[in-house]
Amino acid sequence: MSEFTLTVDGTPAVVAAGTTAGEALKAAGASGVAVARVNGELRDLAHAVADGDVVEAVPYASDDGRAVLRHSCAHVLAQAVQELFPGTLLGIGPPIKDGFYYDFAPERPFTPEDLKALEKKMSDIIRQRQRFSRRVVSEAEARAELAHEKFKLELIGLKGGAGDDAAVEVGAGELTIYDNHAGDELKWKDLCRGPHLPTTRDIPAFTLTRSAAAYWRGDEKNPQLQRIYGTAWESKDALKAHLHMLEEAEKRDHRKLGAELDLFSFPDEIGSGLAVFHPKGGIVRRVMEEYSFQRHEEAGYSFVNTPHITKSDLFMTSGHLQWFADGMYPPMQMEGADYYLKPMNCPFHNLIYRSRGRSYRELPLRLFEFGTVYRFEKSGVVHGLTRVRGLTQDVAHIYCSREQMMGELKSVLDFVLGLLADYGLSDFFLELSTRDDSEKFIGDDADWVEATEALRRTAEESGLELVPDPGGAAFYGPKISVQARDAIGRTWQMSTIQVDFQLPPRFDLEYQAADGSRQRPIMIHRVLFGSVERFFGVLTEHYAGAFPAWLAPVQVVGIPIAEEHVGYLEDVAARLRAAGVRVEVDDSDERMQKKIRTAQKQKVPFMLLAGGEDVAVGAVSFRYRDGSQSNGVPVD
RNA sequence: GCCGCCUUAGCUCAGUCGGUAGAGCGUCUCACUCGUAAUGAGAAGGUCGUCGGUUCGAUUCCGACAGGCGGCUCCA
Repeated sequence: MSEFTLTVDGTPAVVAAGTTAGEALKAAGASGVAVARVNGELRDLAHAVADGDVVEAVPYASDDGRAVLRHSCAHVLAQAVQELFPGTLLGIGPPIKDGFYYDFAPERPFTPEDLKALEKKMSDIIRQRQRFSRRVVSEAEARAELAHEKFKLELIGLKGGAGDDAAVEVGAGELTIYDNHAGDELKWKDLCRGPHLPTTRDIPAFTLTRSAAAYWRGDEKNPQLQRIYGTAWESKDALKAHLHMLEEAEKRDHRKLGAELDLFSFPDEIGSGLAVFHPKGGIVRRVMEEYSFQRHEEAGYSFVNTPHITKSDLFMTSGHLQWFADGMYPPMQMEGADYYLKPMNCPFHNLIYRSRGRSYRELPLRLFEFGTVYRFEKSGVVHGLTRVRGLTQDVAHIYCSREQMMGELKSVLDFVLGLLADYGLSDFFLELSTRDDSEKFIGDDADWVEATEALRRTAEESGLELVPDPGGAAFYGPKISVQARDAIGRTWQMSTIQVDFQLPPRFDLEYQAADGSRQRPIMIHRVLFGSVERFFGVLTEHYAGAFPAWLAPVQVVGIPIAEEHVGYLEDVAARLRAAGVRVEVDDSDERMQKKIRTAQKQKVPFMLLAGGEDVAVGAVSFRYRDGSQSNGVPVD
């Protein structure tokens, strides 16, 4: 056959036999193409098409296009490393969100100077316009060619499909090696399933970002390799925009803002991961909690309080001691008993439920507490307020009948989404964490299926995007987690909702049904912020330290007012003055601005109240270390 | 916990090839009333993370510990 009939970007086309996907797309007028999708599979542009193929252009500026670009850039990095540091063994080098990495086993860890030198070498390789060419090999050939690369050999053994990042090297299909040619000269090769850009010159913009250690294939029992991270983009502008976003994120870092705005600190004397909130941070925190309390009260929750320590029996019953002893502070012995700091609140609430006989008339019973727990997080994982050793969960446990479960799940999800939106986070997606076949999960399959399906239905009915998370469930049940995007598009895990069929029987929880029979309640676990501390950090980053007026410290309050509220405001002003806050009432914009400047300069707690349609603006000088400054707080 | 890096004035950092230290910003004082954060002059402020070792002598070398940063692993 001398001609093939294709569908190219949705349009029928006839091409000569032997035409490549790239040529077909070019003939169809496509530009900015990184790679082709042929019959649904990503292929090199050099892939020869066959009769009847459906060929689509995948532009650089797409998720798939960037992934291929980054993967190709990872190859260039690996080649540069092996040229600059001969003998360095290769691990894997996949694209990741916003970039790529490549793992190596070098003689010594990489230094920042090494990264500079590697960037230069990579630029050389890119300028050489080396072709990426795909070559199918047998397993024996691959083993012979890569005999010195022990990690690659291990990957070849995974042929048939590696489940992790290693899938970029060996897929489920045939084994392939990508050769890099400059002219006729073979420069480098790597075991890889591809696809790749046509040549190294097709990498428009890249940079290396950092190096760090990583366990081979992500298992801490394996040796550590040295990983180099980098990023690559479809244009210099896109790279610049990305680097700008990273700078923006750095400016918003709650650890930095927390110190600069005098919100909280982590005194060495107390220990890693244990925060103290200062007066200004205390105000924000109190307002956060008060608003949550108010909304919970309106939504029919009962407030409870439970102690911070308990005898070991409680966590034996719950199972936490078996699963999480490593993560708990060691026990204190008193009068022959072992007392533990609580790492979880659930078992305490179960005891409240069990404190007397329960009737179906009481269900659903919704218990809520800001419960402070302590977890011995490993020293390398504590991170600002987002991963701490002492944290306050805003945790609710809902005890209900099977019939009530769906209704409760729906209302709980609506409740948390609405409340998070009130705090300013309103761009969500959901994650459904389910069990896999590992040993860490307890309970009957049937219970898990029922719980998982209930959560899945709830999530689907919300209409939000739902991302699966196999194996991510808690040991006692599956969960939905609410992921919220912040002001610069980063996602944070906020609320979680779990359905639990396991703890009620462990604690022998019951209620008497209408027909007089004894029934097990279903337990729904829910945290809203995750922890108050973490949410505090997230909001600090979301607002870049410029909290909205209703959450802000008195030093930065601002209140929109109308004419008829003047009397009320004079009362407020009087109380603020009594509290030592300087307050001036003024309705002239020019003078207001001047006073704000003065307040900033003097760092005086300051508040201006304006009449009419005007807005009161508080002022404090937020100065960043790089010299930039945010002037007071914008108030709607 | 693992790998690497780091810990010097309130902040950001320089420095001492071992003889107890500097800058900028900030703070305070005085002058100016002017500057759309950043006017001039002056001053205060550090037992160089902690403990131990080597040394005549350590902030500088070595070790341990604590704390921090970037990752990995983990995250009920």
